[in-house]
Amino acid sequence: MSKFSERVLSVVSKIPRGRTLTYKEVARRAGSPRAFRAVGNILNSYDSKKMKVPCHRVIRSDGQSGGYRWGARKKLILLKKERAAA
DNA sequence: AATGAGGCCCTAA
DNA sequence: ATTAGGGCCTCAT
Repeated sequence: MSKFSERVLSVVSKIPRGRTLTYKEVARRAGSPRAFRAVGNILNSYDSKKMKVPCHRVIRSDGQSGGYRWGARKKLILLKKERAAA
């Protein structure tokens, strides 16, 4: 658990419902604007294993939902639902 | 505008 | 300690 990972998890946890941030944004807030790659990796491992973080609210800068540990489809559904509920 | 190839940052083995 | 992988991003064609 590096400082960066903590930061990333913290930032992602602070993402309000119905709001989505890009990996780039998260990485930037985490302190490493070029670590967007690591962000995905961290969310993939840590979130699914121990920490409960709305990693599905993190999407690509292209507007695509990107991938998802539990299935990219699920991510899209979650995002749509949250967006509607927001 | 869309597609292809390259590179940086992190974690896990 | 090094190698490989990844939910990516950006530049070039």
